[in-house]
Amino acid sequence: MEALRQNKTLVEQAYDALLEAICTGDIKAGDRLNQDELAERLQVSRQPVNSALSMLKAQRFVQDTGKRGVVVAPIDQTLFDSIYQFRTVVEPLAVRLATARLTKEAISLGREIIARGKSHVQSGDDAAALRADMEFHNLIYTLSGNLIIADAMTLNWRHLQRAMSEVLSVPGATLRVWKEHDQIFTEMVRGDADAAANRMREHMEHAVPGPLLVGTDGTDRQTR
Amino acid sequence: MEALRQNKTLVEQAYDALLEAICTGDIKAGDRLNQDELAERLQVSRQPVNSALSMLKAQRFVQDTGKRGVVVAPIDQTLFDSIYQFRTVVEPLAVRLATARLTKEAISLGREIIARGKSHVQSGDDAAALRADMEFHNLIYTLSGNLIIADAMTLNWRHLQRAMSEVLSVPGATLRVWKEHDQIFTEMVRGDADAAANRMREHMEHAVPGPLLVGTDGTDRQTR
DNA sequence: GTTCGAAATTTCGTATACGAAATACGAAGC
DNA sequence: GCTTCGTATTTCGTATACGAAATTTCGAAC
Repeated sequence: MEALRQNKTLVEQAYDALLEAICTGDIKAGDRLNQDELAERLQVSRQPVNSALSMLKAQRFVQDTGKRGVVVAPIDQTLFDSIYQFRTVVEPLAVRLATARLTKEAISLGREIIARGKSHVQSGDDAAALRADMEFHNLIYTLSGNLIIADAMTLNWRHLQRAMSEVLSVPGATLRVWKEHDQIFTEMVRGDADAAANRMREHMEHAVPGPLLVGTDGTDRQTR
Repeated sequence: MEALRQNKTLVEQAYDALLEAICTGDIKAGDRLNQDELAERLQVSRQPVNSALSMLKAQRFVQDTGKRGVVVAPIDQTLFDSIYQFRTVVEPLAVRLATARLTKEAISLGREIIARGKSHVQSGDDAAALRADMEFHNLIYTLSGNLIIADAMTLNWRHLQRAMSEVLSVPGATLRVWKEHDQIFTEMVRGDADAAANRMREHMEHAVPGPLLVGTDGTDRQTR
């Protein structure tokens, strides 16, 4: 018999709560974050809130205003583009690595997620479809065994989630996306890492979104 | 006219100081970090130290021991491998993006770094050669205009720096490395993004290091 | 009515204080 | 002498306290 230690610290809990509130749009871009108010709301002192804000700042979820306090970072087309450029190469790598490490349990889980995703699209539940989308990609990151990919992409999905909650476009909610997931996974199960990675590359090329916001010009679009 | 605000907070200063100490090997893997002692050493209270440690924990530089306090994370072959796998795809992307955004100033700077790197290798100053290596790659990240790449790679170089300080192998200190840098940069200046990216891919394949530590088996080597 | 400036207030960064949990130490029992 | 249990000490997480800096308020001068 072992372990039991679980109790996350208040700093971690505050971090989780704030990140969740920011990503769901509960707190919106540009909103000022008052430490006293947050502490009150979370029923803790300002100290853990302050620590959590430092971490969120380092991860670009909030930013200094130059004057007093921090605000929730504005939705940034540049950051969004960066993430998609990034995924274009990282997702295929993740698939390649994951293919070699597939387990029976992972195969069942993957198939289950795909089935669930398809049904959410068909029933029109966009939010659930997006969650399943993230779950599918997350499974691949985890299977890849690459810590850097998993860490980086966990944060990136949070940024994407935030952008989507604000802009209300859900690119994951089409049947084609899930057909592509299915094809990728099938190649993985077959053990063909190259084919799976290629399918993922195509999937990423299809997924490149248009500009999020009106008024931003479309410079710096994908090189190829 | 605006700005001027610079004064980093004590949290940021503590973070910087601790990260530097960890990466240079001033504090070694496995060392226990006592908040009182660190606070004393940095001449601040425990509060900023505590915040900084939370951030370092999130970035895998330190970890919980399960009991009291945190220790400097052990050098982890898995993390090291993850970074190299990651770079294999991210560095070529960065080069591709950077090529389209080269400026006159950047070209001068790049040439200067390459000249400096070569001379450091020839004079046998490994530490300076490694710094120049990092500077060269950093220039490319910055030029790429991709925030995610720059952020992720900044942390990754810190991890690499730490591993190298501990293990005393400096793979960046050969003349071949700098010849390759030169070739990559020449293609970039010529404006041939594909060629530059290909050369970078080859550069990364050459750079894959052997196991850091005796006793770790060499599973999961590069797929191709 | 508008503008300027000083006092009052807010709010942050950081130090200090405090309680709880874990380790270290020492005495009692085998 | 070795183990075991209880107490002292350390050390962490978190709350509270305090000073400084920025903002807001409000009244006086134009």
